[in-house]
This record gives sequence, C-alpha cells and structure tokens, in this order.
Amino acid sequence: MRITYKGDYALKTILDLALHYGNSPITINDMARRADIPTKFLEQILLDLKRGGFVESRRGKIGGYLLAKAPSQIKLGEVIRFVDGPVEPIACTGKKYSGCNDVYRCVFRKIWQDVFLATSKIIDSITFEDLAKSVKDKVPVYTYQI
Amino acid sequence: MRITYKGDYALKTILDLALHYGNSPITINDMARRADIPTKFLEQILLDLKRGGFVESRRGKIGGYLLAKAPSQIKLGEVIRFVDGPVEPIACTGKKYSGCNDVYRCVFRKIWQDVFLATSKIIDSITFEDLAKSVKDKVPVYTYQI
DNA sequence: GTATACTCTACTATTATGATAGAGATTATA
DNA sequence: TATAATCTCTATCATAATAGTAGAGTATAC
Repeated sequence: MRITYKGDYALKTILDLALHYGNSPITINDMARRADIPTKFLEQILLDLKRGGFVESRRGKIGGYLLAKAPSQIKLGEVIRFVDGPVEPIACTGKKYSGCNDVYRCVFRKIWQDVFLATSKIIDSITFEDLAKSVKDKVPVYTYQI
Repeated sequence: MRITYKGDYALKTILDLALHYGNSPITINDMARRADIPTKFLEQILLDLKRGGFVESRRGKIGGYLLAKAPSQIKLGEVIRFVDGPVEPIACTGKKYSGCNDVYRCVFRKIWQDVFLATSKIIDSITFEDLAKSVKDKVPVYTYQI
C-alpha cells in the first residue's frame, strides 16, 4: 500500500468533515486553508470523493461540502482503496501474474497476500468516527493489535 | 509497501541464486531466460544488488553471479527495502511530515506506523533459505500468522 | 442581479519506472 | 597470445503516474 499526497489530502479532508458532521456545509477554501492543501487541487479531490459517494455538495451561497454518510459508516480502508487503489503490494493481475505458471511466483504470492491481509485488517477496522473521536479526545486511535 | 517490476525481478533472481547456492556461478542470460526478464534490465538489477552486497560476480568465461552470503542470512525485507525503498505506506519525512504540527497528522501517523510494523513482521521473518526450501518442497512458505 | 461557491475540461511540469544501447574491462582456455 | 564469453559502466529513451494549475461554466441564497 502506498499513500499519495492526493490520498493523504483526501483522508485529512474527510476527517475534517467528520469533525464537523451534523453542522452546515464547509467550503473548499476553509478545508484547504486548515489542512494546507492547494485549493485547486482539493477541488479535484473533492469531486472525486463525491463520485465515490463519500461526500455531497451544496452550491451557491452557504454552499460547501458535507459527508454523504455518518462517519461511523466510512471505513478508512474504503477511502484509501478508492483514492489510491488496491492495497496489495504488487499488481497480481495482468499478463505478468495471470497464473501460477512458475513456482517462484507462487512462493511470493502467498507473502503478498499475507501483507495484504494484515494491512486490510488494520485499515478496515477503523472508521472516521473512531478517527474523529481520537482527535477530540486527543488520544491515539485504537488499531488492531498483533 | 509497493513492489515494482524491478523489485519483483530482484527477488526472483535472488531466489534463483539461492536455489543454486554452493554451485558454480550463474550467468545473467540463464537467469533472465528462466525468469523471463529482459537481459539488459537484469544486468542493471544485478549491478544494483552487487552494490547492495547481496550478490557477487565473476567475470570472463565460467563467470556469472553468486550469492554474497548464505540464503539463511538474506531476509526478504532487506532486499525489498534496498530495491524498492521504505516499507512505510507514506513518506513520513520531509517538510510535509516534519513534525506533529496538527492533530490530524498524528492520528494517521499511528496507523501508518502499525501497517509498517505488521508488514515488517512478515517480510523480516522470511529468509531466502525459507523461500528456497519452500520451492524445493513445493509447499507455501510459512509466514507470521495473525 | 450579484456575490459566492461548486463543476468541468483541459493543460502542464516533474519524477519514477521500465527499459535499451553500446563501448569497455576481465578472465579461462585453446 | 588470441578470442570468446561474461560482467561493467554511462547514457539515453519512452511511457505513465503524480501533483498540480487555469479558466470558463453552473447553481443558489439573498
């Protein structure tokens, strides 16, 4: 799994919205300023998140963005996968990995699968409600412990 | 963690060398053919692995590549980190992450740290001896189980 | 009707990735 | 010693991903 700037910004933005859940819409400008993200870049990211069903928007005066669902219904893993793609360490599809034609491939594939599972277990067990609570209470978020 | 083609090829190549550990050197051509890697690309990769201290070479006739240490002394994680860089899901260094200046950052940082630890636990517990044995015995490699 | 705020398409710059090319250096051995 | 086999090194190139920027357009509250 690799988190890009875009992904990082998306996560911060959804957390911002989660912290204001239930209130009036928040403008792109406000969020961009708070998280120090270029406004025009954040515009693109929010349009993407809207297409993904994570946020909704209101145009015009008193417009802005809102979460499309409750923070408790948005898993961290969902957002990561949507913005930055699959969590697997290597693309196991396509011609290079279309089958277990040689034994080397299979040996490593099992390992990538295990890394994938361990990662998923962490990011899919955390919701934005957890993250928002963690911020409000100023305590580290609880993650799946090995 | 993201494994590139270069990384994938490097791992396969070291496994190939591990399977022939103790024998005479293996040529780039042989390895490239067996793993279906472009020869010139594999040349670059092997030079890199040599600089990393993983392999050594013999020039001239009857030349080729050998492992620089026993397969049991080469961890999977070492090679991955050397070829494809840090295992962390996000670059937590540099100006963007130079300090815990805002609370959002810290919330996520804990999570990336946990993903990092879970991943490391898997890839650092496997050596190329384990992988070679796994190939020879035709059984999946044992990985750290959650 | 106008200011505010989202929407949409297109464009650009930089870097990483995945190679390829070709001349050079070293070594075994006939 | 000649030569074939093999690694070594520097440079170059093509494509895609990433990280933005630009600007005209649309909707809404007041």
